[in-house]
Amino acid sequence: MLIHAHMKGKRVLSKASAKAYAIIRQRIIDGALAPGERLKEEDLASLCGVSRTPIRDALRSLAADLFVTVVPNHGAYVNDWSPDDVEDIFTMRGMLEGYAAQRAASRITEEELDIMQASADAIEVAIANPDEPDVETFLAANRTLHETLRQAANSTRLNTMLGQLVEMPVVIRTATSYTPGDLRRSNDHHQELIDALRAGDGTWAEATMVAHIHAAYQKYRRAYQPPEG
Amino acid sequence: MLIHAHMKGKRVLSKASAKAYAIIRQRIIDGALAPGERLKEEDLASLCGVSRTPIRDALRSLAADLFVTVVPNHGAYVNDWSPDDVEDIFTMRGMLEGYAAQRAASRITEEELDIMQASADAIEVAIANPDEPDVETFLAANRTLHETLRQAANSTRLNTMLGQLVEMPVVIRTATSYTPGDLRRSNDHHQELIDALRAGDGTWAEATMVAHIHAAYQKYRRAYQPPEG
DNA sequence: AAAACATCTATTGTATACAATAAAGCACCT
DNA sequence: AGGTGCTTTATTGTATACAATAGATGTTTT
Repeated sequence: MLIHAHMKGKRVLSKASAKAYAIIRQRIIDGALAPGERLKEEDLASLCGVSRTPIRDALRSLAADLFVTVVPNHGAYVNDWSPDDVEDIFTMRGMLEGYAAQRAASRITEEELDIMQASADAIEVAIANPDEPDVETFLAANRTLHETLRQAANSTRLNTMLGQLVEMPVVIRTATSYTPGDLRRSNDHHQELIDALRAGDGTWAEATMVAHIHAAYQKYRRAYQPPEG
Repeated sequence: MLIHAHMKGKRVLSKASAKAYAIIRQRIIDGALAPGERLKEEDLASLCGVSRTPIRDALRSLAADLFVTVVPNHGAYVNDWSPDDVEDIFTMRGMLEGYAAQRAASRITEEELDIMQASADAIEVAIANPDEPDVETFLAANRTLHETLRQAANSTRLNTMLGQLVEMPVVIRTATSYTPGDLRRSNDHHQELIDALRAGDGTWAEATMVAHIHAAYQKYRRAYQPPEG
C-alpha cells in the first residue's frame, strides 16, 4: 500500500483500539467520565467489549490528545480544564487556525472554496429560524467548513496540532450555548473568511479567523465562567 | 501517589517502553533509521531487547510526536520532512514560543530568571573562543534556557505542543551548523529575552523570541537547503 | 497509643500465543 | 502473453497469562 503524503502523522487506530478510543472519548465529552476520575483498564475493557491491550492503545492516544493523563504504574485520569487552560486553548487555536487561514489564502482550490461556501449556505438555512435553530446541522457544517480550511492550508503538522485543540470537550460544548445572534455573527465570519480566501488576501483571512475564534472564546466564557462564579 | 497539576498531559512511559522510545528516537535523529524506512515491530523488539508490546507503545508515542507514521495493518514508517514541513515547524514554533515568552513576562519567578541568566552565562563561556566553541555545552544550556521559559509560561498545553516542535531531528541538527557569529547572535537574543522578561514587557519578549526562532530557521535553510538545490 | 514495618491486594506493565489482515507470488483462465 | 483470482506468507492486531509495582491494611514494637 502506498503511503500518501496527506496521511502522514494521522493517527489511525485499528478496529478494537479505534472503538475503545471513540467510546472513552465520547464518555469524557458528554461528562459520563468526570474530570479527575480514575480510569481502570479492566473496567474500560469490559465497557468497550475488548481486551486490555487495545484499551491501553486508546489511553495512550487519549493522553496524546490531552483528554487523560497516564501516570506510570498508577493508571489514567480524566483531565480537567481550568479557566486558564481554556484561555490557552482558544488563544493557541486562534494563532494556529489564523495561520492556517493565511496559508490557505494562497493555496485553496476552487473545489475547496465551493465546499466551504456550501457549508456556510447550509448554516444559513439551519439558523434561518431564530426560534429553533438546527444545531445539529450547524455543528456538522461548521465542522466541515473548518476542516476544509485546514486541509486547504496543506500542512500536516498544523493539521495535527489543530486537531488536538478543536476536539476538546470545552470547544465542542461551546457552540451548543450560542444564542441566535451568536450563530448569525459566527456565520458572518465564515462568509467573510470565504471572501478573503477568494480574494487571496491572507492577512484578511487570518484576521477574520482570529476574530472568529476569539468571539467564540468570549461566548464560552459568558456561558460557563460567569463573572460571579 | 498524588497527581500534580504540572504533570498533567506529560507522557511518561514505563521502563521498557521508555527504553524503546529513547532508542528508536535516537536512531531516527542520528539518521540510522532513514526517512521513509519501514520499521518492523519484531526487528525493533530484538534491537531494544524487549517484547513487541512496549515497542508498540513506543511507536504510538513516536507517531504522536510525528517522528513516525503508523499505518494500521501495515506498520510504522520514519517520517521525512520536506522544506515546506520544516518551514511550518519553525513558523509554528515561532508563534507558540513567542506566546510562551509573552505569558512568561508576567509570571516568571526570580529563580527561573536566575536559571535563564545562568544558562546564558554558560553559553557565553562556551562560545568565548570562536575557533572551537563548546557545542555540547551550548546545546545543553540552550535547552535549559528554553525549557525554563516554557515552564515559566505555566501552560501545560502550550508546553506539550511546543515539545512536539522542538524535539524534531531538524531542529536538533540546526544548532550544530551554527557559525561562531550565529552563536553570538543567538545568545544576544537570549540576553535580550531575559532583559525583556525582567522588565515584564511581554510584547518585547515575544518579539525577541520570534526573531530568535526565525533567525534559526534562516540558518537552517542556508545550511541544509542551499538556493541551488 | 502512635509510628514504623511487613505483608497483602489491587492494578498496571510485559511477554507470548493466537487471530486477522494485506501484500506477494503463483497458477489458471482468457 | 497478460491479467485476474486464489493461495501463501509475512506482519500487524488482539487476547490472555504472568510479573512487577505501589498503595492499603494490619501487626508489632517502642
